[in-house]
Amino acid sequence: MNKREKSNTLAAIEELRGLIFSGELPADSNHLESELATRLGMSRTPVREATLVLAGEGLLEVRPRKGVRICAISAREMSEIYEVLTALECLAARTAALAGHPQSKLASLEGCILKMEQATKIDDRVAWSKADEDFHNALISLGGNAHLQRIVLNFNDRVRRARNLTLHRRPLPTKSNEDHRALYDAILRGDGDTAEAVHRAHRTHTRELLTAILEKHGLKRV
Amino acid sequence: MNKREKSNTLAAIEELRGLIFSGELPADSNHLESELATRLGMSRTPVREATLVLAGEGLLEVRPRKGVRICAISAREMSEIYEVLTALECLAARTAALAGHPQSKLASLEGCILKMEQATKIDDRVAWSKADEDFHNALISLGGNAHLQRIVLNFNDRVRRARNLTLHRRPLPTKSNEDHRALYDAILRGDGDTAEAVHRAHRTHTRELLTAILEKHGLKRV
DNA sequence: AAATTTGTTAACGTATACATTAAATGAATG
DNA sequence: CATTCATTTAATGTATACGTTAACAAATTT
Repeated sequence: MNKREKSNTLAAIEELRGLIFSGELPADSNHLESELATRLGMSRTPVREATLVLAGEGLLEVRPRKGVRICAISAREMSEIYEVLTALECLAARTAALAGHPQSKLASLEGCILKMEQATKIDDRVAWSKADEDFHNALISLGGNAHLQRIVLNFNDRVRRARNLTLHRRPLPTKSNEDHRALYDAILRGDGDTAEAVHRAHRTHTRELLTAILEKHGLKRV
Repeated sequence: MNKREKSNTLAAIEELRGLIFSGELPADSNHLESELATRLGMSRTPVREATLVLAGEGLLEVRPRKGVRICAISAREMSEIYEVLTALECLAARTAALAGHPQSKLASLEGCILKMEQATKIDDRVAWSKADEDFHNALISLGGNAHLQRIVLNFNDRVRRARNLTLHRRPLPTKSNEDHRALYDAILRGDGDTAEAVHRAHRTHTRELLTAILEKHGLKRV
């Protein structure tokens, strides 16, 4: 068993990211480097390095002498980020379709669709959400643009908490499932225009839905 | 005179970025933390922090025990990055047009166009390049999506060296100037579809032009 | 000679000490 | 009372020491 130890810096990055996603470090909360260091059981140095990295990812801000602040998302920002995600995923959808992938290469997509449909039947929203994210990531992979992929992954991280919050307040995602299948069909047919159009409609709808939920529930900063 | 001192970490980030842009730290070159620290006249700590930040920006890679490597751009990557830039700037162009900005708000755009036209007349490519970048940044600003803006700025940084290399090997950018003016007109008219279409054609053309130049001159890693 | 092992070196990762400086507190002044 | 200024405090920014470990070289074995 090649049990390879990670450096504390990498561990701190992962741990802090996890604490942010889970809400244990809540949006807009502030934390001193020394607190975090104690919490993670290491010295300030690797924690400091981790906060720099996470600041670059937009998950927190380093505010000297006020502590590290966990970035909150407003409905406005959610909308902005979804706009970017829409533009990039639609590009990936078109590229994926035009690449002429054989059905075998699209197995991951179809697998996710099946999982989403299963999850919807029993209203398991957490499982649906997981499969949905996997689907979107698989789509981006098929697009084949590594730089695009990186941004999309990062932007998904930024809205992760907000999306989780809306997950149980949104209608059953049956419409989403239909959209995904339509996209899959378009990619399989090699129809780039349709793939892009279908996905744009899907993402735009989701954006409007989720921002409306945030606003309706008064979730100013999530 | 509020001469506010910057931290060494911030200074190191800026200095290293400058050294990378200028080519003093060439693409694919490797540098130990201690070397860089000596070079910048500070200890390893702030240099290390700076390299983490710049790694997040994709300007370099931290490779333990092999030194920090300056990221090189291949024609393929150039193309990928321009694809992303195209998607995002086209979105910004559409949004800017639909926002119905009065002519006064578009003064910065027009100023850049004039500068580009002037520079083209006397074949001052450096001045043209500067005005071109200003134009694109102004466009992104008008789009009003701060998250989108951040990515575009970063991606421009990543291709900066490559773009500078092609600057003197490309044809006179008279076509670009026409494109910019057509985009300006569309935004002024509030014509989102045209703004997006014009800019997509412009960016796509530029992408093909620049990647072709890189390949033609055998510039594998820039 | 090729491959494996061992030893050496030097770069990194981390803790820590300390200098620096922004913020907070309280005193002094108008 | 509000304001300014000095003082204190505590968190950060930086240098540095040192243990750890990957890379390289030398030595040994097959």
